[in-house]
Amino acid sequence: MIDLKLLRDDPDRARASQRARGADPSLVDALLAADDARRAAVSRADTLRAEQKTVSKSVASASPEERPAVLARAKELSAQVKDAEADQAAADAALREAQLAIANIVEDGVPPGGEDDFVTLATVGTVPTVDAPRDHTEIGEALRAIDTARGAKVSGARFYFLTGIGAQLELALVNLAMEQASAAGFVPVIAPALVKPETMEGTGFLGAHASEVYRLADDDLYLVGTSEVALAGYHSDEILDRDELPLRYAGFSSCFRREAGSYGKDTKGIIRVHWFDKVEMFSYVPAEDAREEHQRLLAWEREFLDKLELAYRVIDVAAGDLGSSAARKYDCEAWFPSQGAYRELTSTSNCTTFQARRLNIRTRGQNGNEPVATLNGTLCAIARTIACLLDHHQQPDGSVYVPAALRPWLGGRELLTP
RNA sequence: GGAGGGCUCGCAUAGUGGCCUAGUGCGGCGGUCUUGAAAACCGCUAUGGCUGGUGACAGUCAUCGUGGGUUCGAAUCCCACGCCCUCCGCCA
Repeated sequence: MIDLKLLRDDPDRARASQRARGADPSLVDALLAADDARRAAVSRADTLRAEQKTVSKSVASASPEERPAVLARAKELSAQVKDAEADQAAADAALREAQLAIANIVEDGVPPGGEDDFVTLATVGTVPTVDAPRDHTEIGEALRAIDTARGAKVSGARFYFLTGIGAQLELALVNLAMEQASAAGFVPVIAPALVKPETMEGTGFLGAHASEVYRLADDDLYLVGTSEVALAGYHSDEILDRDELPLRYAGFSSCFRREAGSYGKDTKGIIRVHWFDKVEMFSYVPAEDAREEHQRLLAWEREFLDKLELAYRVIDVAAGDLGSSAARKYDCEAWFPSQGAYRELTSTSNCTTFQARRLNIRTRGQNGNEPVATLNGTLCAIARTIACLLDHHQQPDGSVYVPAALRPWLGGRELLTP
């Protein structure tokens, strides 16, 4: 939800931002008009309510002679108030709709364009040269670490079992991620994977991404696509002490995605699946600190990838490819030898106050209570990371090199062999 | 799944149709007194919208779990839902 004051102060910037995303800039004007209409409706209803209050009070003290007249006037006002309140409710709903239709204002410096127009900010590590590389599915099967055939038998396409060393790899990654997060001051959290509609809507996942989300119709609950949802909802409708900011949480949960629009993409293996586990970083900071926090989240993501000894690049995602809550997004993409390509492993978004407005998360500022900024960043999306580790660290003899940082959780093993 | 009880200002509680412009206690903040502290006493004490003001602020409307309804008037009466607690059943 966008800051209306900001919008009024600089509607041109908001229009430009919409254009950069490839969205309709006239939504800005529609929103301003809806806001004006609402103000008018509210003020009309307020005036009528005040008058009704006065008249109603005088009913009890009216003399028997004047009573019928006062009562008649009160009834008349009562009807008018009802009308005015209906108008107000309609205006409120229209404003909300206009607000939900508009995406966050893009941060200055975000590259223009669409999916292919990202800017590479950094390239890290040496891309491994592998002759006739095998993909992670093949390696995972040989190691008896990944079982996609039985995943399909039991649950369907895009499901998998992690077995043996595969299961151990997941636990090792979770431990490594949580250890790093705790050391950096994050509060470790095991978060629910099922949330109420309000929570899902507040985090902005029922807009453009609605078809990506699993819904349990019988119980009116949603399966989260990321623990960001639960971590953002965690402090909804709260006023946070300025002194306790920044609040940083590292959430572990299963994530569920319908992958509705991705037929044919990454159908093999566990790069794109309906369910995976993930450790996610989530920060609540004062609005003015959001940009700096975003850089910190990116740095923590890079630290983790460095520990895994992966070659990767950092990209600045273009405006047209941003989620509606994000003002800016950086992705870290690691090298997959079997694909000869960088693939997204982590992603961090600065949602500024956009998400906090919807979820009503504030802190006491100089001008009263003001929304905080929320930011999220992947620390480790397990399935895809395992896929990358197997692919990236494969050896000519069919074994897989284990990065030093993971060894303490894998019994000191330096190589995984079939 | 069944049966009960509850949801009021940060916390605890009062409040069965107009005197509620929601009282009281605790906590918190400020002050008086004191060498300092405690105690005592005095004052303040939420959120959102709208209007006015550069501003501290002032005025006004709304908010007693949520949404409807009855009524001139609802914390209070009626209906539905949500959440919490207790007990029973089932269960990792």
